[in-house]
Amino acid sequence: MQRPDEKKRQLIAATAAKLFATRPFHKVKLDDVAAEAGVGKGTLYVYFKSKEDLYFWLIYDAFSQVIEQLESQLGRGELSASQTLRRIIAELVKFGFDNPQLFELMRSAGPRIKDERWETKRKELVTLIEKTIRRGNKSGEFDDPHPEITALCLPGFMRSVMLFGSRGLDERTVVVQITRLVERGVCGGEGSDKNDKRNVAVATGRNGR
Amino acid sequence: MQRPDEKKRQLIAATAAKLFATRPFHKVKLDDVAAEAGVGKGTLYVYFKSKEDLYFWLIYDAFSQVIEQLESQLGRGELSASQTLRRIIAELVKFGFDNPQLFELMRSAGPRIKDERWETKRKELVTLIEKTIRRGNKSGEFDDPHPEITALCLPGFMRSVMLFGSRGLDERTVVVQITRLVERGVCGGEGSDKNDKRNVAVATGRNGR
DNA sequence: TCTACAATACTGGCGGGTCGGTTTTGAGGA
DNA sequence: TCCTCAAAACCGACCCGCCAGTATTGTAGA
Repeated sequence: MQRPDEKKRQLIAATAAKLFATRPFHKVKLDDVAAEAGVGKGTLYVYFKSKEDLYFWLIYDAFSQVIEQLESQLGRGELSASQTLRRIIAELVKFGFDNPQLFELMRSAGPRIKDERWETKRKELVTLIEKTIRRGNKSGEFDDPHPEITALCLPGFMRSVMLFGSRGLDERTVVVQITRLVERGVCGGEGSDKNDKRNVAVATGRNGR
Repeated sequence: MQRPDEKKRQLIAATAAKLFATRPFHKVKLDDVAAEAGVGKGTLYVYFKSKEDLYFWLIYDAFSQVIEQLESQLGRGELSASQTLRRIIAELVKFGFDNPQLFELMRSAGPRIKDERWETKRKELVTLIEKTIRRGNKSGEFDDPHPEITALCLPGFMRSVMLFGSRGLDERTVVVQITRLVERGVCGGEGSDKNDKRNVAVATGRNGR
């Protein structure tokens, strides 16, 4: 009896990922995916139940991988919040560099392709970051008044750099810079809040549009 | 068909924006846009040459608006780099809050909807930020080794917050927090580079995947 | 009456999904 | 080791609904 071939599934997935990263969802033809992967169109439906299912699997898989990777890295020993945050950043950047098309891929389809499993995974990641910052706040390493916003921003960094950064950027540089941005934002100290508020008020206080 | 009614054009655009923000490009039917806008389908083609053209115009217009708004705000008087940066952030966040669907809208279609005009506008914005940081570096206000990366990240912040931030977030809070993140990242001072590099190395130096 | 536009009918092709025929695989018997 | 057979993968031509884009008609206002 012929068995489903995991290699083939991966081949199809990889091919689809490449195409979805190149053009928007609605311009990717399953005929093309099949042709490019060197399989029959019908075979696609052996491994995936629909075009959307295929696309979703791609993203979901990537997310699961990062999170799994992160958790295995962090769960190992007991790290300080600061060290943990650095690990997270390094790991995320590494993952991005290892999967350079991932962020293009995520742009292929738009909002609300149903399913919340995707959203769940995303939140998992953000929460992981947020908790780390909160831990740092408690331990005195950090003093971030809005861990939830900062946590939200970190993946945004990644995205920006991976999507729009010049090709010349190397991984180390990116890690250092993002670490710098986040860590300083997160730490307490200079740049008093009073000062912040005054200046921000100046910048904000204008006529509404 | 003769006199192009700008009001109607705006009406169509606004309606389309609403729909594109709700579901992916390929699930938005022009019949729906026409119906919802209360115009005939044919009329759409008076104002836009195709579905893609319509979508494209939406994004392009928004970008042009932000940039124009920014430049008018900044060109006025002579501001320090620091003040300028704060203005930029405040302005961007304001724009985001004024156009809450913008970021969802930008997700509707994916990469490479041809045309580079879009990309040009985006770069214009990033360059504006980058130049401000460089100016601050020169004047001694800032000391950012990678203005190009930081500049890239700022819009990424925006996106993250607008797309995924909880509804409860208010504009002021977001401005303050983003300002905090960026400004601290950008300033020189504590958190010596030596220290950074050592710790980052610790976080990075692991087995490759 | 004439203009402009909403409404709506129409068409063409495009692409997601299917289905029946074909090939591959591996288990079990000798 | 080899043969047999059935289950399931594989294929790709085809089907069919959908929708962008166009042409036609009806109507309200001037």
